[in-house]
Amino acid sequence: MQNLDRHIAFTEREHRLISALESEPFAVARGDTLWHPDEVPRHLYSLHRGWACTLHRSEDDAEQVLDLHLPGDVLGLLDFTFTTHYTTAEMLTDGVVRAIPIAGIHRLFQAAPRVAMSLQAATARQQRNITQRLVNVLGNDACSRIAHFALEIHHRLAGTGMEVSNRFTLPLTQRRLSQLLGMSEVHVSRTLSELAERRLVLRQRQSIDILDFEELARIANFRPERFSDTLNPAFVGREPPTSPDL
Amino acid sequence: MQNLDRHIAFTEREHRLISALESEPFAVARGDTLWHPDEVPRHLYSLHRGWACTLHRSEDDAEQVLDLHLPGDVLGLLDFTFTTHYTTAEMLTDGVVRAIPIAGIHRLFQAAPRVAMSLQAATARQQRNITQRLVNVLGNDACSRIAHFALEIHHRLAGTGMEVSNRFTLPLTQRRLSQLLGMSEVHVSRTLSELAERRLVLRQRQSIDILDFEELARIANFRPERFSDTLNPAFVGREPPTSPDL
DNA sequence: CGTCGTATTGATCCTCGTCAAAGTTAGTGG
DNA sequence: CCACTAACTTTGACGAGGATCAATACGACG
Repeated sequence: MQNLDRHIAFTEREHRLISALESEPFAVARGDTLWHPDEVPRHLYSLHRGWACTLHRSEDDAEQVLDLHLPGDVLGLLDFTFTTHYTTAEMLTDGVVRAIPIAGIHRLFQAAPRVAMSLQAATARQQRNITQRLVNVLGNDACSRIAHFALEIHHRLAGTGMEVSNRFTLPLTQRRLSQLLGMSEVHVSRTLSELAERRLVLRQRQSIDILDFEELARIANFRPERFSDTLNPAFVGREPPTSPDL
Repeated sequence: MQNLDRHIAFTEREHRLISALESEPFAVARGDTLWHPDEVPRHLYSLHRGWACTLHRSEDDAEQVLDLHLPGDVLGLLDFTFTTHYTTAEMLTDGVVRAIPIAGIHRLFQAAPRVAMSLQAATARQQRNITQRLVNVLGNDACSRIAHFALEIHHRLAGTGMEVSNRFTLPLTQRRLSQLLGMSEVHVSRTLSELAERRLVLRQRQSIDILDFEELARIANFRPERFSDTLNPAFVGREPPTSPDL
């Protein structure tokens, strides 16, 4: 479960407990689903390579995209305590994942409290992404929504320590974008054109290019400082113990 | 922290560990805030009486309501692992709360794994409320949004084991409703009138009356079975131990 | 009884959804 | 390697849902 130790440095023992639980990495293809609605959650999935998204399908076949998942993310955190999945998880690209059986999680809670705290923290971080999107959708018009989204993804990518270029690949169709931001497919296209004309962001193919951070942040009401990802020291107990306890 | 043991029955010892942490109950007034954005989270709050909401204030003074909190809810679960609060928490009515210092939480994780699991479960449940709202806002028009919301709140109320009447009090102004559902204040009023005319829901003062469940559920795409609140048995490890381990 | 927060109603405008068609890219198989 | 198809994107025209502005009405409360 990479990325889990982003905030809390695990000991050797804690690492071993986790990897004992994980399956071997296996390949998944674009369009594959990791789970379906109403299924009983059996695994978390650690996303090693590729992008995924979680989405909601209503009975009239409308789909709403709830969150995007980048390499390094753990999928299923929001659902695994329930008897049934609420969402569908679908791969946006080919990728590689590992499965973590949920039946093993409660042992982690017992044997490795700091891993449990990491889970709690990771869950809250995914939660904040979704809350962010809710704020975006509740308060912004089409233009600002896309602006906000572009900055948000850029910020998340930067957080993984990958790259910080203004240009990055974004494996999303405009349909998916529209389902993510609550607007029609057509209007996404129009708005993207407008943003390109205003020299704010440029999108082509599967990539996106942020041209004017300042202006985008202004119209989107985006304050990156509000996205500070760091752990509450009070939660981890002042000084997080970094010395191994094995 | 009432409501935490809704899914996992605590032992005597676990109960004692929790109440050792909690402050005495104290009164709060309508309009009081429990925390502000950018503050360092220091407490969770267990809501004994009254309603609250968490909301986001953008710099242009626009507000988006993120979630409602009913008596029994624990507030702050979504923020407490971060260094800064993202939201504001505001009392919608007078009420009574208890504070739980976050500095004590990591001891709970160490000493009482099953309490930690409860926290994880409770966090996920609040998460699902918000995800629900996101789906609602992304996919529905004004009418369906309000329909969905009415059913959602009814469902949550019923879940607390309080009442199951079709009529219940809802301490929300139309302004707050509009901020919750992403529509203008004026349009909330209009839509409520329309719903009343169609004999679907009736709202007056601080109360709401659901007239036609079937039809509401239809236009709102609301499936209560999707809201099953029960714990994943795999997560708690098959048979949740109910015998005390003190 | 006046004042302030809240709710209703009407008129107008505009953002955005819908429908439809054409243009583009990617993927497939011969 | 090219033709064929399906998926995706762009563009236009039109209309509807909902925002905005403004005025009025309705409480609640001091």
